[in-house]
Amino acid sequence: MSDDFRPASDFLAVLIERGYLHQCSDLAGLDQKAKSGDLIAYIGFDCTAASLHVGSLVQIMLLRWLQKTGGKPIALMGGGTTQVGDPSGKDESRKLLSLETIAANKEGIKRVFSKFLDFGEGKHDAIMPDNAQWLGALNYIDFLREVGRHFSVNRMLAMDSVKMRLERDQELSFLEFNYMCLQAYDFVELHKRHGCVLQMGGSDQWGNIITGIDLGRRMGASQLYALTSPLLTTASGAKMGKTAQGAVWLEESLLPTFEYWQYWRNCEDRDVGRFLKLFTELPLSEIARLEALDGAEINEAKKVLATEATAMVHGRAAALQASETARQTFEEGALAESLPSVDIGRDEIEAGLGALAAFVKAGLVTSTSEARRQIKGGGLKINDETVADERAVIGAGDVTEGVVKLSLGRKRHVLLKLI
RNA sequence: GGGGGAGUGUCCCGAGCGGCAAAGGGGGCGGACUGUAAAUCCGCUGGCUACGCCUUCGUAGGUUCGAGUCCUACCUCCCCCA
Repeated sequence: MSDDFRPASDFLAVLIERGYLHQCSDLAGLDQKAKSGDLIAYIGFDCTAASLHVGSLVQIMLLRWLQKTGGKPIALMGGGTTQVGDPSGKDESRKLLSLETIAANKEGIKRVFSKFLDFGEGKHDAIMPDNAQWLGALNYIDFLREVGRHFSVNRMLAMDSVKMRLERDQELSFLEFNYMCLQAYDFVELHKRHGCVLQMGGSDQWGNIITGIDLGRRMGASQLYALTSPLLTTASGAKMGKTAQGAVWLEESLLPTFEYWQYWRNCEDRDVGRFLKLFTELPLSEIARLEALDGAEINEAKKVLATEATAMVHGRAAALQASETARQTFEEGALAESLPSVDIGRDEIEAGLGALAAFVKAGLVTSTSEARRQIKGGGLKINDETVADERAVIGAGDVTEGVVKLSLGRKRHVLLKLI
């Protein structure tokens, strides 16, 4: 990647400045295209889950920036490819998803996208086609005649992703091998249907995207482009978007706003600057100021990161409330009303609810055994009092203003709300 | 088709003379220290109606007082020969 490349287009300028760019097939060519104002680009998303999580956020932001800088984003749903199963799932038995599930997942994903992109019929409006539209109608013989003959197995075998698998004697199924072809075909199809000339994706998608460009050339499409974003990990090497509790979902019903805010608030010092650039839209000058903060001061930057990132997904009002909840909880040690909560019957408390059961009910631990262990380790608190005895019982006397506060460690709190 | 090897705690990697809830890592969680950070140190890391009971070592049987460990068949993966 030439570091001295000076983009003329806003799109590439933003991508480069903010750290979204890993590789591009033709920076100068793409720059021109972007500058002309009618850049149409796509990223593919499979429909294997009911929503999207932070792991996809960089891709989502790429499309968002594309739209903000005058391009037209296409979020391609892999409704067709999802029907076949996840190819790279080396462990998980690839469960075949029913069409209803896929359709439901698509809806969930669309809900997420609607927060980041403007959809519609206009020139710069985002669209969300589904590759089931064309893959489903595909006939094997026709596909081989018209598309298959353009693929060079020699070339595909030489691709890093494939070569690695072969060298390591790892299974590479025919299906998986074909995924590349389908993905390449998607690209060409999107070019035909919508004039799409750029496919973006994570750096692991590079080979697949290039294969699409290649296919496009052989099938007479105009010049297509590839652009990838770096594969993100935290400063200590963990994958983005996964925590022990599960994925960091971009949907309130799957992950409460407060916890989403907390996810960003708890990032490592070394990640703050990078994340501010990637996951907020603050001006770079402001980010530069924030990331220059030293020592404990950096916490201010983390709060800004958390609030800005949360505002984009859940709205500013909810983000500010999460921020306020965190302030009350951590800085004042007060009982914040808006912590995540679990309803519980009044009679249950009045009869005396065992602490073990209560923590399981709150979802802070997964079993009573774990609750016992946590109590031994001093990790559980009721109303900020460490639970010393596993036989402790929560009674009416523990209720303040209709709630009992349960905590696991210093950071995870859940309110039992009496109903 | 013939010969050889492997599948272990449902996060991963990996030890395991017939007495095993099963060594050791990594990861994760909790505690201490901090700044809701990192690093470091300590503890925990099958379940339950819990001084006891139940379920775990690819699957199904068998031998044995007792099986992850021995035998048989099957499944899956790898290597060598054809």
